[in-house]
Amino acid sequence: MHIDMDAYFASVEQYRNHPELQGLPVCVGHDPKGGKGRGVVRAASYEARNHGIRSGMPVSRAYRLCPNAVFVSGDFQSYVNASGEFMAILREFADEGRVRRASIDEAYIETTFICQEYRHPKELALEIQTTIKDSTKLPCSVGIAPNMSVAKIATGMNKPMGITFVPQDPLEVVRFLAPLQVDALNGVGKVTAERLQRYDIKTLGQIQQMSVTELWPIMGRGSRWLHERASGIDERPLVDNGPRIRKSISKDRTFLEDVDPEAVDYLHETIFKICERIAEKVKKKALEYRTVTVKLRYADYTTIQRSRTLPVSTADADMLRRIARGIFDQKRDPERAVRLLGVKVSSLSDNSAQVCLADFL
DNA sequence: TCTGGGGTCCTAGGACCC
DNA sequence: TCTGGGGTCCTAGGACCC
Repeated sequence: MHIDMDAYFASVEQYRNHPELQGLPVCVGHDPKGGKGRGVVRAASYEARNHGIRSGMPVSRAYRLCPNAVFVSGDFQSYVNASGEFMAILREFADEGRVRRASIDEAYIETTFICQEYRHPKELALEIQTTIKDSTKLPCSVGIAPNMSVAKIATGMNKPMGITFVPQDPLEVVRFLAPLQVDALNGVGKVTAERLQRYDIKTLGQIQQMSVTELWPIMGRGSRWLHERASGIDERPLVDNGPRIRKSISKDRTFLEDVDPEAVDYLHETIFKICERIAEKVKKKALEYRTVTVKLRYADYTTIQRSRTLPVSTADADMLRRIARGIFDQKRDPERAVRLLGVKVSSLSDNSAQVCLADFL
């Protein structure tokens, strides 16, 4: 089963943080600033979706579609907390140790054994859905299928508070997938969909009809993968993915208006502020970084990233500032206005062992 | 319509080493 | 003088996801 929370951030706001927002069009995301804001909508309640608002849409457009919508910036920690609550519920229903968290608001669970206690898998799905709703107040949808890839697609077919069942029979699976657009597959995005479109391939059914060899000139090494997934084949075992190991920490800032390249002091100041936030987080998580990356987006939206790797790991905040500024000064185009500045640290390592040792000594 | 912010994973080339 | 094969690390870019 694949479980996906419905309109997640918006639902947490409506059903947990601000019950007075129930029934209203709610957008979680950046401040639209009267239509001038530059961010996007991170989640839209179903009432907001009725106005045509979608997540990922620029807030300026969302504002035009529905100026009366309630725009909230959101409270990420409360989403993390709610996530922990429903993941714990999933753990109770899944086969022993078979919960795979896919993101803050979705997970896969293996239910092959537990399902034997029910007349139909849909009964179990309904019980999970009801338990989550009663206990966390949040709506979710469930997809049931023979593997993760198909289950995820199934979940999206029937939202919100839906349950979609795809039978085990491979012929049924193929029939279920055949009419769907190629980008229904997790892993096929805009670029791949357009590439396939150039060969007049639009549906998964068309891919099912081809051989891997025929697909090769279009997709190269990705041909086998695409052919299998389009045919409903996904042999990945559903295993618990354990605690999340963070590989990088980054922060970006898009300016309300593009910044003149002459305003170097202001740009430096922004980098410093971003570095400070990152250094705080690094320290809080007892991590050390070795690679620093600076991201620059110019007014025409072209984006570059330049990085530098240190010989040894450190958590030093001043070092981070100096390196980030150094990369910026060296690599930026001093002629072009800046739309976004970002800093990322990676090659992270845990320094808790050292902390423990220091405590011990 | 005008494009965020947080990530992960993959590829490919070059430097360098044995 | 012309030149191997394998491996690792670093950098940059890009696709993709929520």
